[in-house]
Amino acid sequence: MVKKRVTLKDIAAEVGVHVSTVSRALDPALSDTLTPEVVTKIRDTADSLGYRPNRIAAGLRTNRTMTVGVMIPDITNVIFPPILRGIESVLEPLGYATIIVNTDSEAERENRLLNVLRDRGVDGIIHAAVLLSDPCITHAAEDGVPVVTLNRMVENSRIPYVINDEEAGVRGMLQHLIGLGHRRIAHLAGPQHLSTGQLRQAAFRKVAEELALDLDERLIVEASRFDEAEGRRAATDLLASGARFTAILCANDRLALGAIDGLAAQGLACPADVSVTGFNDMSFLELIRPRLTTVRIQQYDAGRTAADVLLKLIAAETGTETGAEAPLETILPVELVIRDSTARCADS
Amino acid sequence: MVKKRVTLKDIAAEVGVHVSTVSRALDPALSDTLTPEVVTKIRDTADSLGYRPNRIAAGLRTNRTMTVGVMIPDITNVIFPPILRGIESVLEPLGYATIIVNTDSEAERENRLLNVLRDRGVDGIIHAAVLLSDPCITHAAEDGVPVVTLNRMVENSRIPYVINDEEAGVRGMLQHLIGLGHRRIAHLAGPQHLSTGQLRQAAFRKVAEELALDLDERLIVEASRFDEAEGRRAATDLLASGARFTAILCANDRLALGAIDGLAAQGLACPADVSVTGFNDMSFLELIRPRLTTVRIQQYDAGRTAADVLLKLIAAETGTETGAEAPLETILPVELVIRDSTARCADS
DNA sequence: CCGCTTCACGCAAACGATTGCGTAATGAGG
DNA sequence: CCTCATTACGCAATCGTTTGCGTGAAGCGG
Repeated sequence: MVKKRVTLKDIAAEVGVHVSTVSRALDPALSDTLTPEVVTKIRDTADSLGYRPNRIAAGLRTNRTMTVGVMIPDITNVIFPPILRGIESVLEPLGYATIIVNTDSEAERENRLLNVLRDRGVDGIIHAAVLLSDPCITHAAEDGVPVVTLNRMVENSRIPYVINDEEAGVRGMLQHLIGLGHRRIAHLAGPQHLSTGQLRQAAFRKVAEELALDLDERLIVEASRFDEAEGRRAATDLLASGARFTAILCANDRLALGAIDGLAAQGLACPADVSVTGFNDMSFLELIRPRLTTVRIQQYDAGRTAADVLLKLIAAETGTETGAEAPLETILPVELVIRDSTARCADS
Repeated sequence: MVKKRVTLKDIAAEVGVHVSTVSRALDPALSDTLTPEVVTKIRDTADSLGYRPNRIAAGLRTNRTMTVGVMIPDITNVIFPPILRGIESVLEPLGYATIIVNTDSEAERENRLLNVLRDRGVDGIIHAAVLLSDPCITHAAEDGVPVVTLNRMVENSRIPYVINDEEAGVRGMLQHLIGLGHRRIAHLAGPQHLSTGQLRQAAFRKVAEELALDLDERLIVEASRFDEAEGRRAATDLLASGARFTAILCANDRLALGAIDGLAAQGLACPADVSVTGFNDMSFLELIRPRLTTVRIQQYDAGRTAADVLLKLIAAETGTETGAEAPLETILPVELVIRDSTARCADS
């Protein structure tokens, strides 16, 4: 039933040469040490027999599997699929396969899945975490496995990271709101144990001061999750605090959608009464009314870039000195997307 | 720099036994052929040294890699991530890793990626295609690679498939609409080269006849893609045809959203003037107004089921006769989700 | 005390590809 | 005609595990 795979030995027997000769003939880098006739003869019979190299066997010998691991919190989170396609767009044409694992942001799972990847001898790992603390990936890096992190950095390590320019996004958004006459701007922050939640709040505080906004502590509320329910809850709390505001800069799109809902429940319309902004520009956002003004994160490009960096690390690891060193830090630009959820401040 | 991995040989040297003994001690199925003391001694030093089995080497010997391939058209299509989590929920606890590839529904890519999977010796493949015709996966199946298809079946083959009960979904939806007094119901069909597009249209025709609806050919229009723009276009065409209708059953959610938009552009409100229904119940749907009445496909369960079937195939392949034969056909139930886009027929 | 079985472990050959090294054969130069 | 370099390929070890088979020792019954 199970057809046996064609191996180098089969080709060698067919052509009448040694398997090592076949191996060399099939390797473009080595085939020029052989007689051209032999090479063509071998190659012809190779694909007439339908030969496919066994990467398992090659991997055992060479310690390279042409497989990389990608660790993400949860593939059903809409921000990750574009990242994965970006990674794939770089790696797949080079013959790499990617093993994707979902950590659910649980340390125990992360450890287990890291082993799943290492046991399979992946050539490198792209780690798109959201938690601020997860030490186990550093172990892998210390053991010599090429690692790149995405969306966050590991402090005090030499692990290259690719992040988005969150601060530029916050700045652009605040400038946009100020341009519309808003002065009292609230921040609906994300969970502070997540890197984006923390980074964006820090950026908000910094830029708000820079731009000389009235920074009232009551205007900063934290959500405990990045979802609509928490957005609604936080917006309601914000109103209950009694602090005046005419706009809310939310740490992500889902919080913003929930906030708009919460405001509506209290009789406040967006954008007529309050302007609300999101972050990420997730898919399907343009179908939801009011169409959200947000900061577009280039997820696809982030994936591409992370893959590029990883390739450089792998090249360095294998001694293939290409000259191009892997950059420790890559900060990707973000883009302001102005839609319908922001309007001129009614109070001004 | 690169820390050498601990191998069986290292453990053997440490304990003072042969590597084969170590191999057996570490295999729960074989460890009872050894002296208990030796087994514990070996296991203790194994994890004191931090031993991790090299699956590459084991795979070369055993032809099992504990890795499965998953082929999908496009991970950024929101229906696939839940499927993948479903697959993972079954396979990951058993120690399997999954290599996910995106075919973009291109035959050439599919062929290439199939080789990527086979070269890495995957133990099985789950193939979640949408195209009606893609022969290359059958080659793999014929070569003895366990294959399960999801969302579609390959005719005239022994390849097990897992599909959703599209017909029950269409029937439930039509009965719902009829219950609301609708009689002239249009069908906005999906692309007919895609399995769901074709299956749902066939079901619509069959059930409409069953339920004695006025089946006007002008009431069936086909979209060339599953997106909002085509939904809008098709709805506009439907109106232009002059055929009367009070409801539209759409072949998927995105078409329905586009259709509602197209109707609105012509001054027709949903559900006041026309009821519109979707299919799939994709994520974020409940955030879009009007909240769409739709048929929920259990994507997660579909993934789980496909993985279960694949495991049975793999068990059969390896001679591990567990008694449970892999079913050729699995039809999963669907669920009617009634929201706000359907209302009592105004004409009745 | 001998011969048998049983037990517990070692030996070595796979698995398929890669690669350093060895070595025939060829050619050229003196 | 001999020497030596070069070319073109073969030999065999290697990667880490698995596994059929062999074997020494222990145990046991007669």
